[in-house]
Amino acid sequence: MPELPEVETIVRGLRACLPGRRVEEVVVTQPAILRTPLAQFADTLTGARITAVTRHGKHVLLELSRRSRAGARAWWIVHLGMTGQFICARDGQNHPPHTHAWFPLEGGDVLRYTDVRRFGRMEATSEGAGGIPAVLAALGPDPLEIDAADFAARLRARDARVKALLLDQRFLRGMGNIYADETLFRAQVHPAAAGRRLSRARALRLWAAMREVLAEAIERGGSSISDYVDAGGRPGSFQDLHRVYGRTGEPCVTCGARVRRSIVAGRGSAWCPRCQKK
DNA sequence: GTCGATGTTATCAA
DNA sequence: TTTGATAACATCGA
Repeated sequence: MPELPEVETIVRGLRACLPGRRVEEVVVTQPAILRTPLAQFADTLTGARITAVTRHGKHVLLELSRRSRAGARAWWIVHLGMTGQFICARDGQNHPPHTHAWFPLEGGDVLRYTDVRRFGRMEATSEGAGGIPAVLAALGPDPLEIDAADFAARLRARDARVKALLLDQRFLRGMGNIYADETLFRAQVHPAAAGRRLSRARALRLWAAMREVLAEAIERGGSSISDYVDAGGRPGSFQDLHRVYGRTGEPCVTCGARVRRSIVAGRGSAWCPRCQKK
């Protein structure tokens, strides 16, 4: 659920409420969500001021005022997994079920982390040589930043299926199952087509479709299928514009053929058998 | 009650 | 290097 557009929407919401605020307290009731030992995590965050909130792929990056002895900036990195919610709430007392951590802020609000399936993770770390924490170094380029020629060249250098590549965070950071399927449909590319088998023109079309889908989804505040809400607890509306995802068996909006669903690269994939040829 | 599916990634084996 | 299978978890619906 929280793919690039959802995380971007959450980050924009957090930016309206977090920068400049100090973390007064760290409460973690489910330490398994942490990649950093609890004591170290709490030490890093407690009393620190949040100076900036950014997105890196599907990760939320909170820059902290604190610095390590070596002078490196500290970061709080959050990945929401499949069902994670990161909400800036007024009510610091009544937490919904599956709330595993919360962070009272100076001035009264509480930043709250809720995650039904507990696939999400958070950690406290410090910047690497490039200014961004080393844990994020292995991720590929951002789908909204990579240029068309570069994308086409990288795609066509690979034997793997396009769907697998779009979902591979080392190939591109931020795409997930919904936006991969919606991108492939708009570009009229079969999810199981091999990267190398795509013409340059089709690879470029895929790039354009990807940007278009992501931009529209961000504009609509993301897709709310089951759990996703933004930093204010509000759902997005891009699910109303899905053309294949969640429409299995329904007529293709372009040609009327029944939308199919099959497993490609281990992931459920929805596609139109008539519009999306290999 | 059981089974299978659900948006995530990490890990292991071939 | 790449790929596929599996596990982590809770919920929902058949």
